[in-house]
Parts: sequence; C-alpha cells; structure tokens
Amino acid sequence: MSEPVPLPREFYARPVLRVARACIGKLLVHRTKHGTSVGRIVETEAYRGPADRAAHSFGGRRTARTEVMFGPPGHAYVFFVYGMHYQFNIVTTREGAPHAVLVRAVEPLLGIDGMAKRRNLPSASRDLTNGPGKLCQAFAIGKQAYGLDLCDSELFLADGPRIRTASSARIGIDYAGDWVQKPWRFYDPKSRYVSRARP
DNA sequence: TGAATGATTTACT
DNA sequence: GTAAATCATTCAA
Repeated sequence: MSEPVPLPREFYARPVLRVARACIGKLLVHRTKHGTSVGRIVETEAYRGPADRAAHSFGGRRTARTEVMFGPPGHAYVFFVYGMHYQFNIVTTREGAPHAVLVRAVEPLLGIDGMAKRRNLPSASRDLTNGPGKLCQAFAIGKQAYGLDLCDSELFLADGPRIRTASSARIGIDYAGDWVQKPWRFYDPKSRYVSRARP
C-alpha cells in the first residue's frame, strides 16, 4: 500500500449528510509511537445539531465537551460515555455549525496485532472494530485525540475504494423522539464489520 | 453540591 | 433475550 495522505479540509467542509456518506470506504489512519493502525470505514452516522435532538449540540449547547464541534471542520470530536467507552466523531460543514459524523465501524487493514492486543481478542475476530466503542479501543483513540486536526498526519482519513452505500435509521438514540427515524446512518452492506444488521 | 443519564459493550440466562 | 458495568457531563437547586 502506498503511503496514505490526509484528505483536504474541503472534504469535511460540506453538509454533514454528504460527508457521512462519503466517509464509507475511506481509510482511517492513526499513528502513535507504538505503531500505526489503518482501517476501512464501513459505518457512520450524521449528527446535525443544533436542530437534531439526538446531537450533543442540540439547542446550540456549547460546553467544554461540545466546543470543538463549533470550530472549523476537519477536527476530531471524541467523547466518553457509559463510564467506559470512547466515541470518535468528525467535525464537518463550517465554523459555527455544530455538525459531526460518528464513525461506528471499520474493517481492520494494518496494525491488526496491536488492535487485537488492545482489545484482548484474536486478530481474526470481527469484534475488534465492529462498533464505535470497539474501534476506539482498537485504534487507541481516547481523550488525547479530542480536537486533533484531521488534516495533520497523526489521526486522519485518506482516500479509499468507492463503495456502494446503504442507509438506515440511527442506533442508540431512542431518547430523540422523531429524529430516531431519520435515515442518517450509512454503511457498506457488503461488509461483515458493520455493528449490526439493518434495524 | 448532588442526582440522573448515556451516540455501548460484555456477560449471563 | 436481559442486565450490569462505571464515570464524565449535565442540569437543577
């Protein structure tokens, strides 16, 4: 594989639904001192605050946690939930528009041994990266990744194969009322690493 | 200051 | 299928 190159800022500076769909098939790359992890993104969700009741930025809530979403596109929004899991998001659109794409699943490509070690699972296991919390643990993405610029070469997206993309309702946001049914989840229907079957 | 809760995962029945 | 794990963040007072 040739050296992956970070996608330009313009990739992220578009409406969040377009970015969420465009992310399917792109490569996620994380370089650390312990090694490099690479995976192909196979599942994402769009969160379009402040109107979207499911988004942390709903109602324009601007706090220490959500601050990065109000900044320029192409940065990492990483948050911690359920007392044990991190989630990796991509800030999109434009400064002042708190829209983000949640990366829910990837297919491991490189650095699989490190992922297996961090997940304490066999390297062939599908459970390595088939969920938003799982891939963060596998890729060693934690609070240190909060706010990172995805146009730098530490944590970034790179071009990948063009994939036929399907959509469905988002997962795990039953508190959001009617917003649950919006088809803002995108995935590669051919991948065995999507976090679950069509709801 | 305190109580509620969550963009999940894992283990167990 | 259900439930426990576990704590930063949020909001009410």
